[in-house]
Amino acid sequence: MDCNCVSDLLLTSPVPALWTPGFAFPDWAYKPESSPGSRQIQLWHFILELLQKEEYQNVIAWQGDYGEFVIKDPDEVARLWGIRKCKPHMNYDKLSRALRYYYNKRILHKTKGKRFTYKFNFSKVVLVNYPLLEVGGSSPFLLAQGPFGGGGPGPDCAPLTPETLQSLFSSPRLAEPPSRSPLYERQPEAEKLRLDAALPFLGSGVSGYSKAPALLGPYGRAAPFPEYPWGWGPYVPGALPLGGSKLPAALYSPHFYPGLAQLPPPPPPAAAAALPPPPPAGPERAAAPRPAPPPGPGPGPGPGPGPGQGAPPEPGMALGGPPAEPASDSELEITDVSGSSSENEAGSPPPPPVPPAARGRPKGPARS
DNA sequence: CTCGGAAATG
DNA sequence: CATTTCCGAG
Repeated sequence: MDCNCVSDLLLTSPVPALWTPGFAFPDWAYKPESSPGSRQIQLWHFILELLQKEEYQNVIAWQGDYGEFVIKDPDEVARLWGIRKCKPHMNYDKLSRALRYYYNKRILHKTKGKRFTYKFNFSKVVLVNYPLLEVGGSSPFLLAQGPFGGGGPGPDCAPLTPETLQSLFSSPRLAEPPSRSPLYERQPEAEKLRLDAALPFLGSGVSGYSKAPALLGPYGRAAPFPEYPWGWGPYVPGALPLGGSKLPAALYSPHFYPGLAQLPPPPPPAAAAALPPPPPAGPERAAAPRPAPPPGPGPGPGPGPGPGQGAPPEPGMALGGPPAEPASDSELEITDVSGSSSENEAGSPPPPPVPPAARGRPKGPARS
């Protein structure tokens, strides 16, 4: 019976409409195709979710390059994950095993040298437009399939609220539920209308510049990836040419933010015009047995002065990309070039959001 | 700590 | 199929 698993995760915040940028992933990301309303959350989804909330900054946070994140409190993360999956005996060891499985799937990478540091392979991840902001409704495009439906709301064991999922990957149903088939069967070619953008980056250190997210000031945590102008060419060939999911060539993501409204291709007319107020972010964690991370007064990591994104991405980002990676499991890919060496921002160690005073980190043996 | 093989599970 | 669990090796 019951596992009293309180899903303390997302439902903590009301999840206003204004969430973080809409991150979306390719089909393979959430492969619910087979399971209609019950798609268990995947670990990496969960991680992303955590990363998205400041509440968990003490537990996990973006650090380093684009998709790099550090698990500050493996225990807590494991616990949360356990809660989400109703696995009381979960611990970092197990969780990490699952994470390791991602290596082969190429969803994650391990940043060697750094304890608990992994990196998302966004090379495969597709950034989609973000959830329309009702406040401005500036996004003409965007949409996403609307899988929600009716189908089965009960995702996890815990009484998850729709808003929870809605926060991230689920699907911004703002498109409209017109003719939703019982089982959203994704039309092969129809490709819904989701404008996806393939982020070919991944070169990571290559550019070696910028890194800190701070995308949404007021919001706090955004993934450190999309802060660049759309310098990527028209979608990189071989970016995600998996034999299974074929993405339309029209991948471009209008990732404009009010703050970054200075993007080159600014389609949104009233983009900056509408910037909803920041969420209060006060009440969180309703039923957490182990409230570990004090919300903290909010050192204000996010809103920071911004990394002055004046610097455009490396022009020559050679993402040559693996022209083809059919079924080879070879890990060629561009892997983190920097990673190999240590992915260190040598030379650009700006203001790393690495809160030193972490607190309770018993494990901090003399790191050097 | 990190890496994976292997068996088991829903 | 995606973990979960267990575990030996490095």
